[in-house]
Amino acid sequence: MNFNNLSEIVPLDLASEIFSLLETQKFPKNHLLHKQGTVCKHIYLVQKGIVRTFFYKEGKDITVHIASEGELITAIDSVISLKKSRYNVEVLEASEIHAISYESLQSLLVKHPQYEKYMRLILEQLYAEGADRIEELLFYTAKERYDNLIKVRPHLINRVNLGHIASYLGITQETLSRIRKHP
Amino acid sequence: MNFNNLSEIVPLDLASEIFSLLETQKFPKNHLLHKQGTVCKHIYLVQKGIVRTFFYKEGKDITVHIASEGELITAIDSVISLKKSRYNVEVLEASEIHAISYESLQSLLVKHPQYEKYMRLILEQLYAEGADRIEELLFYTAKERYDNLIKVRPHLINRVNLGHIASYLGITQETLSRIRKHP
DNA sequence: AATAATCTTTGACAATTGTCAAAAAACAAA
DNA sequence: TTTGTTTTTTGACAATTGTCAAAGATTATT
Repeated sequence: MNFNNLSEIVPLDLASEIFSLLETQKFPKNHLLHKQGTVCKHIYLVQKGIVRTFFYKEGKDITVHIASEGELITAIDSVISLKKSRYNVEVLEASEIHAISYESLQSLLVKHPQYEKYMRLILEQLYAEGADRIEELLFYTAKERYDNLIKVRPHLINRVNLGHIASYLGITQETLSRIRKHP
Repeated sequence: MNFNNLSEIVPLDLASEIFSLLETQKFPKNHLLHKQGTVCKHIYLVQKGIVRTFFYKEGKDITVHIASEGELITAIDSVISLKKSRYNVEVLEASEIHAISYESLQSLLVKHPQYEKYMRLILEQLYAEGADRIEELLFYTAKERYDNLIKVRPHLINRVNLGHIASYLGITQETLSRIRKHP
């Protein structure tokens, strides 16, 4: 789901309310927007650049999610539940990021319940997208998943390290290197 | 997420409104609640029994989702988008199923916008659960995923065919048979 | 109980992917 | 440019998982 044009997704008055809640900031490459072990209070919208969530499994750096222009990203294991997060949220290239605190978003919805509907619609979309990724991971080979990534999000290929893309696809860097050698 | 006690999740008046929309019916083993290639108009809540969604990939029957008592299931690739579904929704044992048409749920929300909030909260939960499954599929071995299934949903083990559980975990039936032989 | 149908396990082997180590290539900083 | 750092590729080998076929075990039907 792409939020580049928020005002095409929600009514204008809601879009401008949301914009007033955004804190926009530039961050250098490798900056951590959120650190594991803490509760994540923000949702990030990428204006320019690329951001990923990752965590460590047995010492290995594993990418869970990648967001580029117009996409949302956060420590999803924390922001709703308020539990401590296992994830880090890292800026991969010099980026401009809109942050919105989840709390202020909730206050907005309390103040204007007529906006709840749009939040629900957005969540329905995101849920369906998540279901798609589950299906892809379960039932497609590493090569099929890589080919699909090239098709659906080609801009990521040359901007994100191979190692990050590999773990995002659920394979090792070496395997991905070999996959793309034999097209 | 478990909807056994709907009235603990949403206010009583909403719970009773929802109950009035439910069409409850018993179905025999192997009954198809929904057939692939058609648009899915209902969400199903399992009162008693087990239901799965599956599709065919290269002739093979692949289980995408399994729901037992208190859980929701539907053809998620269709019910929101209204596209034709790739999934079948099948009753695995004689079951009692509540069906709610997605349209009537939407009408309910139009009539009582104060309920939107609860729909959003439910979707947030479901979304976070989906993110968990993605992480599990990406970064855990077949054995870890099976051990986790035993821990989290032990009641499925002896009620669902090994082949269905295997494809739900993303592995073949033979591999799962071997995994559980060596604990 | 006997028979048929379905489900699960096993064996032999193939294909895919992972691991570790090192070389090559690309990128960044002085 | 030169040097140092990071990223990507490659090779050799190991581990995991898949495929196909057949045998057992279980469940359902007559």
